Amino acid sequence: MKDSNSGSAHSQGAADSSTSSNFIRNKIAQDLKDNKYGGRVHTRFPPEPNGYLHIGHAKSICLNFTVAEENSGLCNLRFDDTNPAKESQEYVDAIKNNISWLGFAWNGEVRYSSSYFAHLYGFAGQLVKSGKAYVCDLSADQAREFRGSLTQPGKNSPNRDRSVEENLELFERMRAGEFVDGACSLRAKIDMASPNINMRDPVLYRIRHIEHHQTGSEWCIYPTYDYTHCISDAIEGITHSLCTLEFEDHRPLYDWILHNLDIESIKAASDLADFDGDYVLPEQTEFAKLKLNYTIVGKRQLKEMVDTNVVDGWDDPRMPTLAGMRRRGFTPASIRNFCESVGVARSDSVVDLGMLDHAIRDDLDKHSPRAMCVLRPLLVVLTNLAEDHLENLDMANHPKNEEMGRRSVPLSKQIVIDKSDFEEVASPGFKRLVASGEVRLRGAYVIKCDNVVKGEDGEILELHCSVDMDTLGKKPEGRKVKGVIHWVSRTKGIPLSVNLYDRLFTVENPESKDIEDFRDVLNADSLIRLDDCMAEPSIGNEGATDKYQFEREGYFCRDDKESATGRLVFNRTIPLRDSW
RNA sequence: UGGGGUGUCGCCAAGUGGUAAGGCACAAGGUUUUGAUCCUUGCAUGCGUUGGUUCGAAUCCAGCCACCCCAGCCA
Repeated sequence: MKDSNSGSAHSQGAADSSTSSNFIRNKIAQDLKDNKYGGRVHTRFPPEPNGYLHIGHAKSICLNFTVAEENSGLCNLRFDDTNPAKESQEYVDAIKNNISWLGFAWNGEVRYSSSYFAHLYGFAGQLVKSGKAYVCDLSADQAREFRGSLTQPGKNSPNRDRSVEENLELFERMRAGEFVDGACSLRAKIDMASPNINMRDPVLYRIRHIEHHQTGSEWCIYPTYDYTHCISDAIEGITHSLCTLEFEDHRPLYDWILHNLDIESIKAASDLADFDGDYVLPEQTEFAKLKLNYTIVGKRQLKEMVDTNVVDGWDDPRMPTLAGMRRRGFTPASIRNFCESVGVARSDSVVDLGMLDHAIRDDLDKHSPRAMCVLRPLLVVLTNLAEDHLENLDMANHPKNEEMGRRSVPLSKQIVIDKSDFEEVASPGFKRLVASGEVRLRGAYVIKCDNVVKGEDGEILELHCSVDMDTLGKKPEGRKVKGVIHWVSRTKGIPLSVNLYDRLFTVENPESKDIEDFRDVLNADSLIRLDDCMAEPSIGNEGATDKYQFEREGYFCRDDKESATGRLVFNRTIPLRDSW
């Protein structure tokens, strides 16, 4: 995939939900009204390439891209790659792929914080020269002790008052590779007694003799997040730097760094160097992360689930990763609609999984063609049909959208129905097939169960039913048949396997501290594999889509990865709502 | 217990002094050859709590309570 992704900003998968007011939209509207940034709105999505994107990231992606789009603004994709020890190109590629899949187009080329390393180094020199930064020899452990605690102020580093000249020389030597990892660091000189621990002389640069996935071995010192993020935003001409709540305490540092640098030199280094209007520094605004009940979105735990084979990789359909959800059958529109419906606010909240369920059902109901697939087959012999009976029944692909066309479904003497659609003696409220009872075969005839054939152990082997030939497309005479069941021709149907997925955890909050190990609360039935399923032949047609509503069962999606082995495999994205 | 935040229906969430939007869930009806979809109706005399200001407060003020985040040379 090329980095340039400058197609239409409104590409496939665009959401169609209505928008609602939130504090970020309001703030942007106000800033526009005040002409704060000369009419510009420029956001960015800044992932660290140290893992796969998940549903929580989707909220941030949707927010940043849509808020820019709504205001004729721009949104950059910037990899915040300042910690090469944890990052890799694999993640960079996966992230780009996921964002494009969601249907968003970032502004221009993909950005990397690492491509600003030279500027960052130069600005650090500026801070050293103005006495705002110094090289500190304290080890990480010592620095922690000097930092104080939440209730106790910190102590100044013994190196805090080094001369500018000495700091300059030391910093250059750090960059030149003269010191081992951790020997010293560059720190901002702010206030060791600040009640905000982030302001107690935070580290700006640390020594790491390690290869970087973008810059190779060019650098052996790497800037920290706090130092890098604000300057990267400023360089890219970002106006609204949106991030999550835990960075709230970092905002004073974000502002401190930018305000202690020469603004003209920032502008000169930025994409706005030739911009006529006033150059205005970016501002950080925080919003609450997305949390979902019954799911884990912690990167560390997600990685552990992959590494310990609790799931089958980052794209396991049970994973809340975008890669997993895609394979599960989620559509970009459903995820966008979900993010919009969840809203953006500052209060910690846990969204009910039911909202996600609704979003995917809503989209799939409108856009999926219908088909019939029997998950747990029970043979039914239609006794009054000829041995070679073959009738092609015409059925609509969608009950309320005729533009989706029609298809032909073969009916033969032997068909299969789902085991759960037959009960020898009906339980209360049961309205499907029972012994001596009648039921409608969807899109076909009404049949009557005349005989139940059982094996020696009483197991039901097959049903013998007679067809009322006068019921195709019309109601039976003189009686009411309320049940309708799906079916598949046993001779013409396509055998396939199906994966039935359910939530991975049995408790609402698997990330709770009360739970020592998430393995203790795993749902043993999160995956049920069925290997004897049979679907109507149309799903194997040339040009057939990969997503269907298997009538009366749910929404399913062909798993191309598994189907590649030869046997067709479908994943159940989500079952139909069942009010029974 | 220092600092920063947040508290509006079971779950999200609008609302920024004029008398509580919307969505999800749920419940009850209606349509239906998917127990689906769709439609209709219901669902906070109440906005963490206690006081105060005001003709009028979820909105302003004060106190209290609960919960979340921060002591990486992670982001």
